[in-house]
Amino acid sequence: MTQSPHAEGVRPLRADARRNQSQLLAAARDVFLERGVGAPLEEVARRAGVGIATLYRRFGDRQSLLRAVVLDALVHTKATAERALAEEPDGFDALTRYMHAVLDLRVSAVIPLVLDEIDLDDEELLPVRTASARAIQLIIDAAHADGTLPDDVTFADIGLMLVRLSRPLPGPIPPELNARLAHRHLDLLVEGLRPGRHSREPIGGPSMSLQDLRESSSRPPPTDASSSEDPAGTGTRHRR
Amino acid sequence: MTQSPHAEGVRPLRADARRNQSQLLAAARDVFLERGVGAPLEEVARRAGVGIATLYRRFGDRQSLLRAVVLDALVHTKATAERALAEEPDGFDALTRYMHAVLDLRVSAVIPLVLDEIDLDDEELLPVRTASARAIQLIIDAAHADGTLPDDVTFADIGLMLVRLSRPLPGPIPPELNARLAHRHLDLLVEGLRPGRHSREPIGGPSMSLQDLRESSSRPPPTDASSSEDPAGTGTRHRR
DNA sequence: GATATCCGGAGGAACTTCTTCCGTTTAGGT
DNA sequence: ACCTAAACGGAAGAAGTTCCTCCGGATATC
Repeated sequence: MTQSPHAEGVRPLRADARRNQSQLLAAARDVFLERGVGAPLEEVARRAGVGIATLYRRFGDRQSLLRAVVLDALVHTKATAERALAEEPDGFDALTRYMHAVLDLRVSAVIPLVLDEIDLDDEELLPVRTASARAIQLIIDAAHADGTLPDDVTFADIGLMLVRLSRPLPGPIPPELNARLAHRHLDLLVEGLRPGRHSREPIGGPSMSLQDLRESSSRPPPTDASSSEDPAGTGTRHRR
Repeated sequence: MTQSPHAEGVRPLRADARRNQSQLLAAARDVFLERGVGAPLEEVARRAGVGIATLYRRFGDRQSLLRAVVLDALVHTKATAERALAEEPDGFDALTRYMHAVLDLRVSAVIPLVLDEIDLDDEELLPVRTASARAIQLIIDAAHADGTLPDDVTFADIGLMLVRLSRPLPGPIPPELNARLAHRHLDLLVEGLRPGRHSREPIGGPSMSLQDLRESSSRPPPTDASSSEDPAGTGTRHRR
C-alpha cells in the first residue's frame, strides 16, 4: 500500500513479504478501528490471512504496528487533501470531496485512537503530521475564504466529524453497509437536515426503516430507496 | 435511577443497595459505551465506587447487567421522546430537542452494542422496545408532516446519527469536553455546514483549533470562542 | 535447480478476568 | 441506644486470553 521509501543498503523485501506487509497494515487499521488498539494481534493476523509469526516478523511489536498504521494514514490523508484542493475550484466542493475520500480510506479515526499509546511527536511522525494538518487546513481556509463554509466551523469540527463517521457502527452490521451508511451520513451533514435548501438533490445511500436496519445483519442491504444509481452496489458512488 | 416496579411480596431493597444499583447501571452504561460490551466488570464496579461483589450481587452476570442497561435506556428514551413531542409544537423543534436530550442520556449507542449479546425479542424487552420506537417515529412523522424534515431522512438516519454522536470520541478526551462536543456536532448536523441559511445563529460548544484539541487532554477546554454564554461551563447549555 | 528468504502454527509463559466466599460494616426498626 | 437482617468489600483460586518464540517446511528469485 505504501510505496515504502526503502533506505539504501537494506535489500528490498521479497514480493510475498511486501504483499503480506500491506495486508497486515490494512487489517490492523480495520481491527483497531473496530475493537480498539488493545485488540488481539492474532485477530489482525487472521484477517490479513497470514500467520501470527509473520506479523511479529514484519512489525516487532504492537507499538511498531500502530506507528506504521498511523504513518500510512497520515501519508494518505495528506495526498487526498492535496488532490481535492487541486482539482476542485470551489472551496466547499473541495472540502466535501476530501471528506468523502477520507471515509473511503477508513483512516481518520486511527490518530485519536493511538493518542495515549505512541508518541506522535518524534522525528519520524512529526513532519508528516504537520504536513498533513497543513494540507487539510488549506482546504478549510479556502472554503472559509470564498464564503462557502461558516467561519465558526473549524478544523476540529471537520476532523472530529470525520472520526465519528469513520468509526464502524457498533453491532453486527456488514462492512459494506457500514461504508455506505458513512457516506450517507456525511451527505446528511453536508446537506443538512432542513428542507427547502436551493434545489436539494436526494442524498445517496440506503434510506432505511427500522425494520431494514434490523434485518441488515442477515440480508444484503436494500437497494437505494430514494435514488436509482449504483445498481452494482459497489459502495463507492455517492452524491457530488 | 429507574423507579423499579417492585413486585409484591419481594421486600424492597435497602436504601444503600438501591443507590449502588443505580450507580452500577450508570457506570455500566458509560464503560460499555467506551470500551465495548466486553469491558471488564471490575472496571464497572470501580467506576460505580463499589466492590466487585456488589455488582454480582445485584446483577447475576454480564447478561443481566446488559439487559438492565438496555431496559433503562429504552424507558428513558421513550419518556424523552414523548416529552419532546408534547412540549414542542413544531415538528423539527421537537426532533431537535429530542436529539439533544438523548445525547445527555448517553444512552442511544447501547442498543446496537448489545445486539449480538442478548435477545431483544423476549417478552420483557419487546414491549418497551416497540413503545420506544413508536414514540420516536411519531416525532419523525410530525416533522415530515409539517415539512420541516425532508422525506428521505428516515428513522434509521436519525437513530444512527445519534449513535455516532453518543459514542465518546476515542482518545484521552475528558468526559465533560466530550459531552460538549457531542452537542456541538449535533448542532452542526442540524444547522448544516453551508452558510447563508436564514439568519443562522452561531453554533454552541467550543470552537477549537487543532492546537486546542491537542491540549484538551491536559488543560480544561477553552471557553467558547464564538459565543459568550455558559460561563460556568455546566456543559448542558446549547443552541435552540 | 540451488539457496536465501519467508512462512505457519504449536505451545509454554505471562497476564487478565471471572466468580465465590467470608469476616466486617451499616441501615432501619424498636 | 441497641439489635439484627441486609448489604458490603476485597482476597484468592479457577478459568480463560493473549503474547511471543522457535523450528520444520514452503517459495520466490537468480
